[in-house]
Amino acid sequence: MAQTAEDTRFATQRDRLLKAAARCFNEKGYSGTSLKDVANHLGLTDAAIYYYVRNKEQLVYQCYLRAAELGREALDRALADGTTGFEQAYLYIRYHVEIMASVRGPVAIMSEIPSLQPEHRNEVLAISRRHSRDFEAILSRGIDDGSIAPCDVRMTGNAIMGAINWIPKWFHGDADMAEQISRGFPDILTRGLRPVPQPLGPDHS
Amino acid sequence: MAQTAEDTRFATQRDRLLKAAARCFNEKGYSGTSLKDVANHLGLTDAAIYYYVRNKEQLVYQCYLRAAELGREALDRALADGTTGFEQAYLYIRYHVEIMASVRGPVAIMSEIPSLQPEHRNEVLAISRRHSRDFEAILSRGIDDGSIAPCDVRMTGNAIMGAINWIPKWFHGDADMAEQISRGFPDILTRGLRPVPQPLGPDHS
DNA sequence: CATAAATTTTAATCCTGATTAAAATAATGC
DNA sequence: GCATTATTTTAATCAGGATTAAAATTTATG
Repeated sequence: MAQTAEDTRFATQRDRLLKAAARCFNEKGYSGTSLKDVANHLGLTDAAIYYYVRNKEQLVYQCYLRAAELGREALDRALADGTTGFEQAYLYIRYHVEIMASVRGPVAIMSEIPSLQPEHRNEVLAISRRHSRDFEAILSRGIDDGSIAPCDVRMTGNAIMGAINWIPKWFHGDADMAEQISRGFPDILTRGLRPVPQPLGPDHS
Repeated sequence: MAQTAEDTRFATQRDRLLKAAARCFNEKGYSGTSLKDVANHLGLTDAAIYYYVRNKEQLVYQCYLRAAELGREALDRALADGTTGFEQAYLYIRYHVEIMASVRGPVAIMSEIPSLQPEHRNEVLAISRRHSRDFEAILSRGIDDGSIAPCDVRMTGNAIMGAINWIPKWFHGDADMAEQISRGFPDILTRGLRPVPQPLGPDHS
């Protein structure tokens, strides 16, 4: 109970901190960003950061947890909202892209994993792997239910995730552009999944 | 003339150096890798590196130039070998993936751009942009000649390049696996480009 | 072999940036 | 307004890592 109270009390600043850190890490990489960099974004001094986190590593770590949380949410929503495997894959991509392209989204520094200390790294890797497997499961389901063409789910999953994870590298636009991307991207990444030579005519499913 | 002689004389060690540096940068990022790291891979001392390059920044810079060179080659080969836009896109992806997945390939640290000093950064960005545009041109050509379905070439290009550029993040396997990827990936990334309901079967061109 | 050039190492230097402790300031409950 | 807690700053420490200069070693070449 004190937990919740504390969390809400910290929430705003800590949130800003994580978001600022995430942006910096995305732009300059872990070792490339100094705590002073991050602090400047908040109008603070580097030392102030230590009030919120134990050290720099905790900063990325927390970013990852936050990102994982959002990724998980996207996945769950997709599973809930879609019926066929294809739909679920589509929705997952859409939700995920929305997060990645969103200017206010917290993070997507799926690089930087080597910067984590062993325990955290393993944890994050585990989460990430589970996440990948879940997505691959969606693909498999789609293959089974006929909504997705047979393919190497592992490799296909990597391709799609790569395209998504790369977004922050080239997208620095505004909300409008983000909107555009989250509408266009899922179609692009998904068009190749369709079960092949389907006559275009009336689709009796 | 002395130029050529010198180049060949330096070639081997310098090559090893760049390759080692590239691998490190890929794994740990620019600021994350120390010159000692790189030197260790060569059985050298950190100071020895300065015999080959002026400073650390030159190291990434050279890696980029090398990568750009290879990318350009892939593009040129694809343009030469393919006839339709689709074929050219397919081949480009294939050649590029081969480079990325190749254990001996020098590099793909398309991240790390912020680490470059302004002039070099602009140069590399210019090259990169030109490269993107060339690839998009291939897509456009494919749309024109009917071998590729109409699409937002900019966004599609980004998606494909992202998937490719992300490869080093998840692939750490051996040559066999690399072979497998460079065979499988182009199909995956390319399937979505086909002008709609096209039988997939053996492509008799 | 002897000399010059090429290559690498040793041993500083020097700076950046993380981290810490103590002090200062702001906010809050009473 | 006072005491306590939350938040931030100042100032200092400290280590790692880039860079350099000089020395040592290896290699080529006459």
